[in-house]
Amino acid sequence: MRVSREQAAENREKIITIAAKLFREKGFDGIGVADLMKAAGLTHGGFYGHFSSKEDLMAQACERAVDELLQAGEARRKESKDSPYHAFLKNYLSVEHRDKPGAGCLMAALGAEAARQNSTVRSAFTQSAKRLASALIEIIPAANKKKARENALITLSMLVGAQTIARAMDDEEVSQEVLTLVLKKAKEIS
Amino acid sequence: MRVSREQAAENREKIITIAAKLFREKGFDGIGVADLMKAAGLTHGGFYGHFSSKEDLMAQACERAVDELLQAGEARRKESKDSPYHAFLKNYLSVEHRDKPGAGCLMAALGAEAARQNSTVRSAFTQSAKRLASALIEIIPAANKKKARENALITLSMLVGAQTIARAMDDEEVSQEVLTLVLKKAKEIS
DNA sequence: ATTATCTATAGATCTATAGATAATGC
DNA sequence: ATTATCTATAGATCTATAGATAATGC
Repeated sequence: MRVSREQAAENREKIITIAAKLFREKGFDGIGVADLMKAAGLTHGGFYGHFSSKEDLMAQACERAVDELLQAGEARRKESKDSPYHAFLKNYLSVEHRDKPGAGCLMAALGAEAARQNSTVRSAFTQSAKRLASALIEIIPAANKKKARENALITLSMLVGAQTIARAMDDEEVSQEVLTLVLKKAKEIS
Repeated sequence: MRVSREQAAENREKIITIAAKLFREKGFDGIGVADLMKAAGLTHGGFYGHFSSKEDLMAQACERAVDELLQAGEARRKESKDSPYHAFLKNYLSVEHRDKPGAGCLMAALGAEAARQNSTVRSAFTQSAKRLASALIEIIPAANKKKARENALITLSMLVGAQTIARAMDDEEVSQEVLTLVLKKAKEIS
């Protein structure tokens, strides 16, 4: 039953990666430790050898989610013909992003729930959110650094809200209308 | 033990009102039927005489939350010296609103979770969200009806995202920075 | 010998229901 | 007699832990 240290480290990484996906899809409360471990191909009881608590994993999954987002942004930057910023906007406000929260923005998927968590989780979430914001500040077009930060925080608010609303609405037409309108306005701002 | 029909109707209203508050504070999954009933001064078992399921209550609580928000907006409109729209913006982006989600915007508090609920809840949530959007469209300054709708949906996205981020952040300075920046930008837009 | 993982379970939830109780409203 | 509410509980979760198992790594 026991596996090598190397394999154990891989298992641990897999649990975090799976959690980063499933927490964003189902919410922190929407998936249990047993189901997470099952999705990782392991059993429930093994979890506590890797993490001290579910909240410990929640904190690490927030960091992992942002790692993935920044990496995906990097990859997009190399392939896309658009400017990095316009490629980012188009991707963020796409129907694909709306329908795949498990691979999408941490704040849009878990922001409201994060606000209700303990300090460990909130702290990890805040740090991760800051990394996302910093990445946006670096690619956003602006006259100076102050303006870049201001426009980035404003635009980020607009994007997070747009996906929150687009995902919640049962009405496909209005949902897409919000994404389209916000894309146009975000381009105007920067 | 039994109460009058009138009292029973009042109890039912009280359950919905309490639920509208506690769901926004703790999330749909963050409060159970037993605790909701306790907060209403009733016992667990009595719940199912009033509602067919917790989801039935969740749907009704969404409508109730918006009823309250529209009523509060109406009251503010009469008292405030500012224009209705500017009073709305100032209130929405206040630290008070951030720290009192139980009396605040339905979409900012429950939007992400609503996206994961069954069709009954999503449908009620969508209808309620549309009522909120319509109310904003009516007070927003714009050249014509089309522009009013566009600006309202864009502004709403910005506001919902700003509160989501402000609430999630552990960093009071950044949290207030987001609220302040978005207030300034929202005023510019309309 | 150490340790990563497993099985099994404790103890605390959760939603929902069954049946008892007692006051209302015919 | 009807019915709003109560007590009690079924059955399904959930997090976390204890102790067994068996392969790794000294």
